[in-house]
This record gives sequence, structure tokens and C-alpha cells, in this order.
Amino acid sequence: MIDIKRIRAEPDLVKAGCAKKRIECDIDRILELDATFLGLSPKIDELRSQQKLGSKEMSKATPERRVEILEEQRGLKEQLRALEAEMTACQEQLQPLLLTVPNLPAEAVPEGVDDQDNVELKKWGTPRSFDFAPRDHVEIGEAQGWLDAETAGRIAGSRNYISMGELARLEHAVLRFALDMMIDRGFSPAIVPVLVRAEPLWGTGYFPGGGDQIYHTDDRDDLYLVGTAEVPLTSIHAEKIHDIKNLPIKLVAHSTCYRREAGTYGKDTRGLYRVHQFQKVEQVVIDISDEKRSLEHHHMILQNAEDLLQAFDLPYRVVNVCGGDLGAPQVQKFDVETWMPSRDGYGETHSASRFHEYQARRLKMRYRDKEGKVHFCHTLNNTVAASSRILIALLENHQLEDGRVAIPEPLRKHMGGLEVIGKSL
RNA sequence: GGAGAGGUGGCAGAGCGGCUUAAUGCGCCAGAUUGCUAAUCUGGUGACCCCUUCGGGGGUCCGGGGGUUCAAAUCCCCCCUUCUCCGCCA
Repeated sequence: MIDIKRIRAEPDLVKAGCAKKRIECDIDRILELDATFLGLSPKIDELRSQQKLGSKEMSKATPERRVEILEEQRGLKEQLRALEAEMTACQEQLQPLLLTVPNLPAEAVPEGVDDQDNVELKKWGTPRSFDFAPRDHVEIGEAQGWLDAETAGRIAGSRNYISMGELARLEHAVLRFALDMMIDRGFSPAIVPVLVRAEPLWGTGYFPGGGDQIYHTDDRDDLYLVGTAEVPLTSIHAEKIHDIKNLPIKLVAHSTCYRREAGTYGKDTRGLYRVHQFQKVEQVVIDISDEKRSLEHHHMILQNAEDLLQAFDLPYRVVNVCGGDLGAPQVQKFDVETWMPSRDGYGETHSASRFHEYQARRLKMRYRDKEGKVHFCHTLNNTVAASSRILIALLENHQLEDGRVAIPEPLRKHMGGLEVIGKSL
């Protein structure tokens, strides 16, 4: 959510932001409703003021005077009822519209329609050239008995995986490495609910708009399975006015993540790339409302992801996500794409977002500055490691000719010292 | 799942239809006093919206939403949530 005052003051800027993001939003209708609201507000306040005065006099008045006041009060009540009804009607139209206004993209966000137009910022590592015919992760996994798509499908439907044996151990190792790394860097760990109410999803900007991708329980419970720990993790600090001394807040959590992947039929159907359930370690930063600080945090959380990939010796690139590929809530987003030999290209493994006040405003997450003034916080988040996609990269990039897989040195301590997993095929 | 008790400002906690402009205490801020710190005394101390001649004025907010009333923190209904006991349970 952006500030209605900003829409009033700079409607053209807001419209330009919508256009850059390729998001349709009726700003003029919002301004029209807002004007109605601004017209009604002083009238209602004035009537209420009179009503309060009358009510106060009533308590001390003589019986005769009471009759008169009662008459006046009845009149006021009727006028108020009518105006309040108008106000409610106005708000009922305005509020849902305001929730659809996207956050304004940063200047540095490239123009563009979709991910084809994302701009590469940097590349790290060199994709390996194999002197044998490399297998993809599904071939390796099935041959080693680590993956069984058919069984996963029988148990849970398509787009599911079961990692078994040494692969499961590797998955745990990756998550553990990611968590430990972030704790070392000053992030506070949490274990959070993955089944949540609607409010945190509205608050973090997944509603409205993202509902199609989210599993929803039946109405006995009316809860949602989160697609990322970002949702509960960021919401921990909602509806509070924080002491500036406690900022920034840096959080890290592992969670299972659920995605319906509606509308992706036929796309990435093979293997671990696009699945309904995976494991992820996520980092969240909450700090003061300061563009420069936010940008510094953005680079910091991006660096955390890069450091993890470098530790795993996985080639990657960083892209600056273009306007059309940006979600409504983000000011800017850097995607990290890791080299996946089977795709003969880079596949998204991390997504570092900066939101400014957008989430905080919805979550009513504020802080008091040194002068005692209250402001909305800035929030950011990024993946540290998303298990299924990083497993693709690890298996495919570090495979040996005989079908075994080398374990990067930093992961070995979580693998009981194993340097290589699998059997010779 | 059953029974009961609660949810009031940063925190604790009173109020249970109009003397509430939400008492009081703690905390916090400022001033006074005092070698320093501490203590003591005095004063101040919220969020949000609208208007403003920038001095200020008006309104909303007592878990959330409805309702009753001239008037609701206070009465009624629904929901959320916390605690205690019982049941079930990793």
C-alpha cells in the first residue's frame, strides 16, 4: 500500500509507476472517491462535535431544556446517519482499490515487459564444460535411488518430490548451512507457522493478486499454506511501534513452502524445478524508513545469497528485474539465477526484494524516531537457499562421470564428512 | 471438543451508560536541586483522520466487527485472542 497523500500529490508519478510495472490501476477513480471522502469528513466531524456538546449539556439540563435538546439530538442523528452511510459506501469502494495500487518502482528498475527484459548485472563463475555426457538431476536422482517421481506422484500428486538417502541428507545439509551462515551474520533464527490466516497475506502483499498460487484449507479452519516464510516472519513485528534502538531487525527462518503453481501446466514438469512443496531458508530485514539504508540492506541480503552460492562453487548471475516482471509490492528486485546444465542456462534460485513502506503500511509496522515521530518501517527479504532448486544445481554441476556427485567442502561437515555421494553407475 | 475468567495508552492497572478531557503507578522526556551517578521535587508524555490564518481547532480509537441509545470503554450480538480446569494428543 502506498500513501493516499502521495496519490493526491503526485498522481502522474503513481500512474507512471503503474505503467512501468504493466499493472492496470484506476488512479482517477481513486482520486474521485478520495475527493468524496474529503468532502464528507469535515461535515461529519462538525455534526459529531455538535452531538457531543448536546449530549454533555443534557446531563446537566433542566427537564424542560432536556426535551429541546432531545429534539435537536434526534435531528443531528438523522443527518449523521445519512452522511455516515455515504461515507461507508465511499470507503467500501476506495479501500479495495487502494490495496491494488502497486508500490512505485525505483528509477534503477529497467523498462520491460517480462523476464526476457531483465538486465544482467553480474556473473560469477564459469559454467562447467563436461568432457563426458552429463546427466540431468532427474537421471542422477533416479539412478541413485534418491528420487522417484512416480512414487511421489502416487502419494501427493504431480509436481512433488521425495528426496531419499544421501540426497535427503544433502538437502538437510544445505538448509543447515544456510541457517548457520545467517546466524553467524547476525540474523535471529525463528521457527514460524506455515499455515496462516489471511491477514499476514494481505499484509505482505500476496493478497489481492497472488491468491491463485496459495493453498487454502476448507472453511472449518479457513487458513492458508504459505509459499514462503517471509509471510509469517515479517508479520511477527506487525501492529507495533518499535523502539528505534531495536532496529534493524534481522530474521532468518527455515520453512516448508507451498505453491499451487496454477497456470503452469506443461511448464517445467520434469524434476525438481517447479514443485508444490519445497524447503527454504529465508532472510528478512526490517529497518527505519530510509532509502539509502534500505538499498544497503538490499545489497547485503543479495551478498548473503551470493556468498552461499560461492561457497557451493555454483556459477550464477544476478539480474535487475524489469518493471513488467516486478510484483506489485516491490520497489526493486534482484534475482539470482544459478547455472543449471540441464537447462543449458541460468534458473532462478533467489529473489531479493526491497519494499520500502509498502508491507509495513499494510502490516501497521512502525517505529518512533529520536524526535519521537512515528514512521512506517522499511522491509526487505531474500532467499538464502531454496532446497529443490539448489539441489538441481548441486547435482548437475558437481556430478562426476560415473554418476556420483561431489560435495562442496563447506557442506561436508553436515554430511558426516562425505566428499562424494552415490555409487558408481 | 467442554466449562470458566480475561483483552483498557510503552508497561501495569482502575473505570462497568452522561461528573472520562480514560484515574493512579511504573517507564520515558524536560526543568529544579545536588561534586558526579543516584535520589527527590515540578511539569510534560499516545496513535490515526480532517481543517488551519501554522497559534491551533474538530473528529476517531479502550482486542475486531455489528447493534441498542439523545449519549457506549461501560448494555446486547458475532468473531478473534490469552489464561485456568477437563478431554484428546506428538
